[in-house]
Amino acid sequence: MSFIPLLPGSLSGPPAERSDAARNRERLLGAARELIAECGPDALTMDRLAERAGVGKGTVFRRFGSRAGLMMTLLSDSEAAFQARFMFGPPPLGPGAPGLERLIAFGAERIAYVMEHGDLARAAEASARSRYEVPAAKLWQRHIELLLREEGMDADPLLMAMSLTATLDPDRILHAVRVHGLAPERLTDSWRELVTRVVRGR
Amino acid sequence: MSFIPLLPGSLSGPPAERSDAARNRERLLGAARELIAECGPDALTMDRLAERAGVGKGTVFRRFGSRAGLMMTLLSDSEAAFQARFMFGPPPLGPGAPGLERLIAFGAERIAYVMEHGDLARAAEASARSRYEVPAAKLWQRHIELLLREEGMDADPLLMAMSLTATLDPDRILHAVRVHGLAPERLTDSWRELVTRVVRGR
DNA sequence: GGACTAAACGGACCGTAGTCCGATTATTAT
DNA sequence: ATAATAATCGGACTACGGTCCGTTTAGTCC
Repeated sequence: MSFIPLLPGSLSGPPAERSDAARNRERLLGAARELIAECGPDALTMDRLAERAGVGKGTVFRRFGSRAGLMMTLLSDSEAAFQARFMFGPPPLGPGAPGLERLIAFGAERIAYVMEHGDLARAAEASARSRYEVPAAKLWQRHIELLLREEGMDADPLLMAMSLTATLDPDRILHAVRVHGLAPERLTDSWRELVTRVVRGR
Repeated sequence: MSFIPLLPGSLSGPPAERSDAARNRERLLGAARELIAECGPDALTMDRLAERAGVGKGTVFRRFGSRAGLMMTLLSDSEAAFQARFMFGPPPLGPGAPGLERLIAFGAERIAYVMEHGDLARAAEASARSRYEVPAAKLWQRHIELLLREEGMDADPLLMAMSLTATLDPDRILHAVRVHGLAPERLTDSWRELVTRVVRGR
């Protein structure tokens, strides 16, 4: 008996992962989480990961493309949760509150997110490509831009959003907190001041 | 006849480079400039450089410490010139103009600088260390902080300066111009808006 | 000039990210 | 069940940044 697709093939998405491929992906993700739990993300090398998962190195790269890709995969759950909260969640982060309130909340949540997943996020940003052109990054910036427009921003909302996004860069935030020893609350306060001034205009 | 120092030793600085070391440093810098002129900074590898300069690889690293260090050395002239201009040059970049004017000029000049030396600057920023902890970077940020204070900034000038500095990151600027195709003038305009709003306060 | 010392030299060596391709194996059609 | 096919697998290989250490050499003192 043969399988008759209910939808045209192209709508079913990619032709379904082979079972061994799926098994290896799970093994790899598990091994990666183990290694990170043991020694932190910086100590995770692709060779060690392959060995721990009992898999060839080529397999690791076919699955995730690059080290940054692997890190993004590991982050994708918490990342998706964050996205859901600022797009559909309760105010002030989600819709329902005024734009400025949402901007302030967005920065605060982002800073908290970096405090929790910062090392992983940094490792996921290896190349310049994977820093700005990743869907998640484009989404944040677009979100900020939208909130700025909602607040009547007249001056180039796209570039203003870009500047505000730069402030929330994980690398910079982690450096400020870990090297300079600044308290995260201070960053949050400064973010509030910054967006308030930018939105209020001249 | 022996040399009698006019000043205590420690004031004469490091004990003078040996002649072969100086010769090799010049050779290496020349070769580096050649290679960069031919294929751009990204194609400069430390092995190729050593070979081109007719020198061992170890010598390259002893001279410059790292690839980023080499790039910084190559930038140091134009970097020093830039520093001199915003610290001692004519207004509005240099002292004499109001703080806001100087801030606006600073951003404009920095963007122009990145347009000219951006690839090199990016290559000089390889590690997180050499991104924020390098003397030049700390100087800019301190400069911006000072100008903010001069304009009566009440809200955490240090962190505001950090945010503004993030906007001028070479990586981000190059990405905006080269990938997104934004005109540098547009970045400059947006910078003016940004600092104006930040300084004017609420 | 010759001996001494500290600095500089050079290239073999290491760890890591990423590539490649012949061997292997899951899946499907017969 | 068997054969055909296409995806997957694995690990040797490359390129690169960076380190190490035995060897060479410039500068100094007699």
